[in-house]
Amino acid sequence: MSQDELKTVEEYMRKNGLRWTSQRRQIAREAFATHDHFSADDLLDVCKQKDVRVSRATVYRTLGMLEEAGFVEGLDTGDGGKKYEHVLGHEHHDHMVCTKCGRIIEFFDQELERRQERAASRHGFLIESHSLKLFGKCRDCR
Amino acid sequence: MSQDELKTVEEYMRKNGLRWTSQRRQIAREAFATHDHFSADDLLDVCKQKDVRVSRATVYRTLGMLEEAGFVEGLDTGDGGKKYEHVLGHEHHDHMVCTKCGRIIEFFDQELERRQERAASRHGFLIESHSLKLFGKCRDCR
DNA sequence: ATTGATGCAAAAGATTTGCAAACTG
DNA sequence: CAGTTTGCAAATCTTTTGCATCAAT
Repeated sequence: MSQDELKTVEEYMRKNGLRWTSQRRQIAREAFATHDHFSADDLLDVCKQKDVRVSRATVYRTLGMLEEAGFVEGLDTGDGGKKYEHVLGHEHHDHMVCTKCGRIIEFFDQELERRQERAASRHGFLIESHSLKLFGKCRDCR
Repeated sequence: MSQDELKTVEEYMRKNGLRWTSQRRQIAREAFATHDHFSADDLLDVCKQKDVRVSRATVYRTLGMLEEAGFVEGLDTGDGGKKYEHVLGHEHHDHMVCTKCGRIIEFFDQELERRQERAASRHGFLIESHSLKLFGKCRDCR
């Protein structure tokens, strides 16, 4: 279950003088419930279906907050949209996005990470985050 | 100069039954003139400053066209915007984006490319394009 | 002449923001 | 209670579109 994760978020909020409101709890709960990639609006829809009433603005605000705190990670889908995925219990990974069916495949390669760090330091650049996406056709669509 | 490049674009247009209009020429000319990354609106501004009259819509349409044809490449800046850079005579490279001053630094690492290919094939994924961006602080802003 | 291209302004899509009202600590 | 948050709707920002007019072939 996501009880522990929710506790962690609550703790974070409280420690930072942020309030643990019912909306924030609901949003965090949903964010951890899906093991999929979701947009702010996707999450809003799920809330509506469950008769949980939160405003669109709050979803955006809270998701932004959770992202900043590192509980979720946002990735631009390249079509002007943004998708989130929760991070707790996940190792860092990159993404392959199928340009036909929209499927998102996660992958990780330690050497990739290392080379990025190395490239950055060559330019005196300090990496805060990175985004590596491979666009193309997944096994089923190629 | 960019005469050859313009010729190449003109040729491409004609071969594809597209018309070589003064607007398209101007836009292509500007796109090749800057060796920087520019947004559609940046390019529009330059045109205005030079008293070259083109509409915003045409800039967007033409840039999209040039991108599809492979003359320019677009990259999402992560803040909802999109920047272009011309491609002719450029080798492929990735980007570091300074989150403070917006500066874009180009870099390339052959090994990075290889590992991406390898990761893709492990998942039966066929790469059509990729996007690797490092977000952080550049030398001057860190 | 045809048919594609342009410009304008309105539309769209995603996200943000101002502000009064509601709620948390 | 004081100070945050919320919800709403209006505002942004960037890009796209419909359509009448204009221009390239």
